[in-house]
Amino acid sequence: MPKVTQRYRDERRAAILAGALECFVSKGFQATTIDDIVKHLGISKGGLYGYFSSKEDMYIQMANKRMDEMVASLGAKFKDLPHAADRISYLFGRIKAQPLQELRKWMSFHMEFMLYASRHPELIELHNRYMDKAITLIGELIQDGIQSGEFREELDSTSASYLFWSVRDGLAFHFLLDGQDDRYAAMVDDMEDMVLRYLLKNPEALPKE
Amino acid sequence: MPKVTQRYRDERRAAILAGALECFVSKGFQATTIDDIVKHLGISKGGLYGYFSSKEDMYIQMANKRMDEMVASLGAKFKDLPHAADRISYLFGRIKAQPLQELRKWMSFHMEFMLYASRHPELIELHNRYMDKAITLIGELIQDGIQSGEFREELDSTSASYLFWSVRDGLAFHFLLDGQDDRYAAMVDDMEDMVLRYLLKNPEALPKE
Amino acid sequence: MPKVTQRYRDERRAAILAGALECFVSKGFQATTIDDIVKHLGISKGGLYGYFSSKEDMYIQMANKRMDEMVASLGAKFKDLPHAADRISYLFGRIKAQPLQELRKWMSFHMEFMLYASRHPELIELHNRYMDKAITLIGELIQDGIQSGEFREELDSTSASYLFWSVRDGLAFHFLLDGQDDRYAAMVDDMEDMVLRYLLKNPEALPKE
Amino acid sequence: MPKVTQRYRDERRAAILAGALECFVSKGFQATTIDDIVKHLGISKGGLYGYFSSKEDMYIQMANKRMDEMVASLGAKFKDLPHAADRISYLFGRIKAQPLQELRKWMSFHMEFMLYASRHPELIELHNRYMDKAITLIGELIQDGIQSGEFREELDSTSASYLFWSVRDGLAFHFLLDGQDDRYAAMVDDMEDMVLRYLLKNPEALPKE
DNA sequence: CATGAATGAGGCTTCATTCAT
DNA sequence: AATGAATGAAGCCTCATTCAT
Repeated sequence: MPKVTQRYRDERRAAILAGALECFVSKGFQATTIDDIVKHLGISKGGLYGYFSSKEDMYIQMANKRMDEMVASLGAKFKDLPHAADRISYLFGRIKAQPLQELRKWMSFHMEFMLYASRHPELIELHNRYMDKAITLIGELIQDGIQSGEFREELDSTSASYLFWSVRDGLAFHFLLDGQDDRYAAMVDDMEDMVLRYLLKNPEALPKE
Repeated sequence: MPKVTQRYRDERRAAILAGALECFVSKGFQATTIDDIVKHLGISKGGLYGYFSSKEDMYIQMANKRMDEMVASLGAKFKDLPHAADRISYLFGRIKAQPLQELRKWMSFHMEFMLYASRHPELIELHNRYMDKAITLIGELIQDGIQSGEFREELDSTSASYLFWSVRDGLAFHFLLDGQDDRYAAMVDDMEDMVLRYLLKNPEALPKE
Repeated sequence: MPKVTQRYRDERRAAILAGALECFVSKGFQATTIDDIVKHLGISKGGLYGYFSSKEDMYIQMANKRMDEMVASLGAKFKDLPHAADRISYLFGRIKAQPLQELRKWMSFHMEFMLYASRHPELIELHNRYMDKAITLIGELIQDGIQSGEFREELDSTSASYLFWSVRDGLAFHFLLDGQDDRYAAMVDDMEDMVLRYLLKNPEALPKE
Repeated sequence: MPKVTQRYRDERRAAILAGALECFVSKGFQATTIDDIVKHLGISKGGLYGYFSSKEDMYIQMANKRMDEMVASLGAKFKDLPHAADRISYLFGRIKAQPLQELRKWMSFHMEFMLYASRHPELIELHNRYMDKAITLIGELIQDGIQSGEFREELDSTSASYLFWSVRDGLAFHFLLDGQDDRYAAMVDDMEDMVLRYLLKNPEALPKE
């Protein structure tokens, strides 16, 4: 017997999700307790359970949302950048611009979710569905680059896209723990250099740094 | 059965570690309980604590051991491979040869350790100590390659080494959840290609696949 | 049954404290387990921890309460007794009136608390704060007695107050184990005699018993 | 089939007891673990259990021994002091001379044993047997003082002896936790003053401090 | 709907004691 | 006799979830 509008419920659910996300991101999923979340939001436990059936449920809805947003945001940006190489550079610029503290928090959220998903088969599919979107996004970018003659013809766009994400995640992964924050920007540059050497038809044209 | 030899203790400790690893690897560190471990090993809880001071201690000793072994094994192998490029190829061959199921287990262990460490500052140092060894190992390899004229002179060996590990972990990371196991070998080949293009002075010499 | 009044919580806390006290008093603090307490009260472990953060916390709140009550009760009574010597006599009367079985329980609780506190520095301050109240209470009584000419002028009121409490506790201490209950009343009388001889300006006026 | 002499066993037992006493005194009975004791002594757990049937057994034998020694030591000293008042002063001097840190340790050992005994009826008798010795020792002292005319004739020597011990223990008891170590000597003096005023026939002769 | 007190299974760790060597 | 590894019953505390108000 719902006595509130659907819209009210949706907004409330989104607000709870946002607050919980902050908790998960800063303390980790397992380490965050329901008490942490309700305290952070200033709501009651019962209230929370009115919107989510379990802690895990919150987690899944949250991961869903976050992945949607990431893909949407990149897709939108690419419309403004006609050249494939510029898009790649934009991606690395975006990576470089992210404060390391933020990156670490998101990285750990990301990792913990993958870990969690790896033990919950029903989540693997969910994850892969989103991964596909990300692969496709970059895959199309590379395909464009090949067609425009910027990138090497031998490239398999899907593989290369996969490689791109791996490289990006691998770097973030290492900086999760590494304290050498001052090297981060240079590492991203080197990584961009490596990726472009792999993609470009004429890597000799790259600046020698 | 006291007054045992040091060797007995060492073996026992290793056996416990091995059993615990199986548990950690199949359920995850946080999800594995002490009860799980002792039941799996058929020993008593008190017995376990005679060898390890805490669950975390087991984790640390395990990570220590694994990293030691990895560095030692690679170091030994490199003695038989004079050329830097061959060593790189050997590394990728090794990566490719690893059964994905195994890789996933190790990866999840590795990830969970990093995640866990990222919330426990005292562990970061431990991790970095081992990471340094790994970075140095590959860094020297690259340095050798530069001196022998195989690799580009502009390379910073440390950065490049860092990049290598990031790339490797990034790939493993993605295959943690991805079900496209049949693409794994090809992906490793592409990754090798990318890395060699970045390192080699004359990447044109690379086979076009 | 949430959203209860503050009064409900206060009463519940008091009830738990009372039940726990019964356990502590009959088995001792360290020997009493949380299970003992919750079984005795018929509540759940989690419920208990909703009111107290630890077993030690229960102990502290209990000691706080008891000391508060004692000081308040004495303070109130003293208003009715203008003469310092009468107040001293009232104190001893109160001591004498206490059933030995009760005294023993309280004494063991008191002793175990001090023992426990002596190994936990953060508790010493708590204890001293309350001890100060007790010392001040009797110290003022003695000061009054000096000013009214009842007590000797050379007395240091604080020292004398300290002495009073020591003497009282020392006696209780001995009767903790001693089985000679029939001598208790006479011992308290002797003790009163001793204390008054020490305090009074004209102890010759004391009845020879 | 004992293969060692009885004397060897006795000495070893005494040595273990001495080491265990140090542990009990510095950490308390309950807080001291068998591991603490064997580590402190450099012996094995099995070795310890060859001499004592349990931790409690050690405790009892130890308390026995300590009480014997205390009574014996006072008895011996009194032979050198003919005057009753001097003996009392000697007692207080001894109390005053004891470093507070030492006193605290012994006091907590003493208290913990009493507490422990109060829950173990078979130990109460043991304790009382020793208490009797202590009461008798001081009781005779007071009796001597009465007969020599130093002390008041109305005194009941047993009660007064009891009072003496109560007073001494009460003071030690309070200093167990109190941090005002600088007041200790003065407090002992005041206590001596109080006790002598109670005992002496002519307390006016006491120095006014 | 919202509240938050209550539940209780389950986690980690300790430690007196035993017993094979 | 001496050793110390092994045992396992407790102990304290946490926390996702429920449900009466």
